[in-house]
Amino acid sequence: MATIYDVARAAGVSPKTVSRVLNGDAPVKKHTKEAVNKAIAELGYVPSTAARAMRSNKSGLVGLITGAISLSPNRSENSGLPDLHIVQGIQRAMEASGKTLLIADTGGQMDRVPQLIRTFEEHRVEGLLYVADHHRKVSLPPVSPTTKMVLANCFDDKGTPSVLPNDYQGQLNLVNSLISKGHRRIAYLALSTQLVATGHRIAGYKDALAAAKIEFDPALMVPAEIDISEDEAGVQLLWDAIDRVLALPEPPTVICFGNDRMAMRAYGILRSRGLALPDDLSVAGYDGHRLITETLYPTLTSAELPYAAIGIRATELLLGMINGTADVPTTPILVGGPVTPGNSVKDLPTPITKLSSIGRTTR
Amino acid sequence: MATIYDVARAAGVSPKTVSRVLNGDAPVKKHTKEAVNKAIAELGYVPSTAARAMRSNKSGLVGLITGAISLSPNRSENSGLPDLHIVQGIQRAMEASGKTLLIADTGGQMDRVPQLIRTFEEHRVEGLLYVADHHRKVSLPPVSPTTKMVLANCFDDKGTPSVLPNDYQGQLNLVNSLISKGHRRIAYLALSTQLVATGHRIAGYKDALAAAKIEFDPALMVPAEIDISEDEAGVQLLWDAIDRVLALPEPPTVICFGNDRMAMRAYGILRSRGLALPDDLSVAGYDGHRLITETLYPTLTSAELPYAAIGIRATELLLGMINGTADVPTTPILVGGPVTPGNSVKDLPTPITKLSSIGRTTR
DNA sequence: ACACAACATGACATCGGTGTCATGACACCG
DNA sequence: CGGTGTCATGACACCGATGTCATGTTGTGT
Repeated sequence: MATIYDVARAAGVSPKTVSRVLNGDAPVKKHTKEAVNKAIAELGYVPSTAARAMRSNKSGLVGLITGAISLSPNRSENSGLPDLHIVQGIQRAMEASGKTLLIADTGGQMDRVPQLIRTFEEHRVEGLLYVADHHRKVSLPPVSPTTKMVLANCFDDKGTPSVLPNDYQGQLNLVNSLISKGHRRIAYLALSTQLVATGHRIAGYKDALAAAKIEFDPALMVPAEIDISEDEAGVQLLWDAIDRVLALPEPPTVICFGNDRMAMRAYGILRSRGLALPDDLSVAGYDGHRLITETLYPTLTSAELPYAAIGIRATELLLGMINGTADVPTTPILVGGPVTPGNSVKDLPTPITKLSSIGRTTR
Repeated sequence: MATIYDVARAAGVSPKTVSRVLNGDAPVKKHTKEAVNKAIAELGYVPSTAARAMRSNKSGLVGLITGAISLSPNRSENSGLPDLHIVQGIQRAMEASGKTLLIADTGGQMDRVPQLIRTFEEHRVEGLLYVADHHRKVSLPPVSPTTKMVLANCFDDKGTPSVLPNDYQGQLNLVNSLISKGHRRIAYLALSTQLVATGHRIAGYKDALAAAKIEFDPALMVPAEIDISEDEAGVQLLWDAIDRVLALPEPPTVICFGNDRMAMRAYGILRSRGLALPDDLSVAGYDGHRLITETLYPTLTSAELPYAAIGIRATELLLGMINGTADVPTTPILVGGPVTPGNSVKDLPTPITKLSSIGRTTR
């Protein structure tokens, strides 16, 4: 591989002059510049970031730790939609900065994280991003206190800056949109209460009802005791929960599910019960998992997890911290997302209800 | 950040001795070694890969170019399942090698590839992997001829080493498994004939029939003229195609779809036609897209695209090329995948047929 | 006790860029 | 015409790790 010395020799100038042409940080005579550029082209010279980094003590690298790549497409847990969207947002935001993103995947094993951080430190990354697969609390091994770090989709108790989805607002908007379509008996088959998101979403659900003066009916809200899993037992639980709410004296006109996968599975269950969607019953999901919402028939109404936006926001924050233009936030940054309307929610004739515009959410 | 000189001073030895302790490439007295390790721990010293790379002229980096991260989760085309699995396989295989993977995402814009390659060259990557979103022919910009490169899920006409899914074998195995369940009227709603994979798969379909002495019926094979898209028109085409084969005098007992998404959509269509799956009609997909195959009700039988295996194979090949232990293959390496059995295919009573074991495929 | 090998360690140069300072060539001004 | 400033360029050191070679130290056989 050609070096700056080779170029200098070929162009008949000093290496320093070549450096000046490359970086444009000092005036170079037009004639000289052309000779240098010609030599560069002929030799196919490409400057070495390693040498540059060593001299300047700046790597131009940002590290990203995630499990999104190894887990996303085929994980069987009930976690949200591909956190890969977060990575995607990060990539996009990083691109513009001129820095290079170094991605490390945990492969699902948290115990590999220290090793990955070590590798990043060897590469002298200027900042570190950690992306979790769902809204959760994490506890990361200590990193050099001088290393900037931002958590995306997670938070810790050490006050590390973090960016989170606004689950409260998401469920609130979703329920509002159902109410605006005339629904008043709204069931909610939530995710496990052990998930951080569930608490916020239930609060959003209740507040939306309260704002519309609809009394909260405990029988309509079924939080899953355990995460709904792939296996028969999980399906059975879902089946039972659906049966229970449908058997109520005053059954719901719509069921909100804790995520799109539950809703997707419910499609099959409801149909095998002889119910037509959305004519006999409306359905809504959560996550805005496009593969599901767009491909299901009918398309599924869902609250979108703003994962790309979280990635972008986290990156902007980190880059700001790196060049000192952003001050470190002391509380998590919350990012809201829109409701993705589908055909799974029926427009109910509103009998007497006034045509109030109860916070219907659109893009 | 502490340097090797800081460590040397703290331990009262020369930098070179610290280096020896770090790399274990020469004997160091036990007492000295302990002093050095103590200094390293106290200073939190981490060696700089930049400096190391410069001296040794080896970066320890491998570059990966893909669109998997930006496109996978929400793309609306009919391409296969997440090529992300390939990336995943690459990660896993790379891990063991001690090299660091530098991932660059095209964001779907091929014109960004030269820029990405440039960045990789600046980092002096030792090898380059290119991952395509589906089995296809590509034409990449020229890279330095000394740079090793392997194509995954794609090939070019310059003889660049490549690793591809064995579409012929996949469809053949799938159809064989249907035949072994007693099916003899097997419809095939294929993908666009413009896709490389389609040709191979149709050949596999036909050969499987021929091997079982089932006459090929052109009316049962419907290649999509255009890629089935998300929109209404695409759904309409699928609807029509299904109607056409079901209206045949001798209708199929099973329909193979070109991919799992088509099959997923067909679930809704068939049910709205009043057909029960799999009792009235069996269905099979292609891709082994777990999110779909495992979550649909009933679970979907599908031919698995061996994407992880392709990633692993491509990585092994590249690593072999880098350290000169592997010779460059002149023809594409084909990787086969298993059939993922689901509940969407009914076991037909076999009337007179002999209990031959016609290549039934399992894991 | 002596010669010589094996061992342990250090001095120094080197990798490829770039910051600092010096130097030579002009141009401009009084 | 000499002094001073600007411009264009080069010489040299340095970033951090490591290969090469030299040097000092200890052990071993006779």
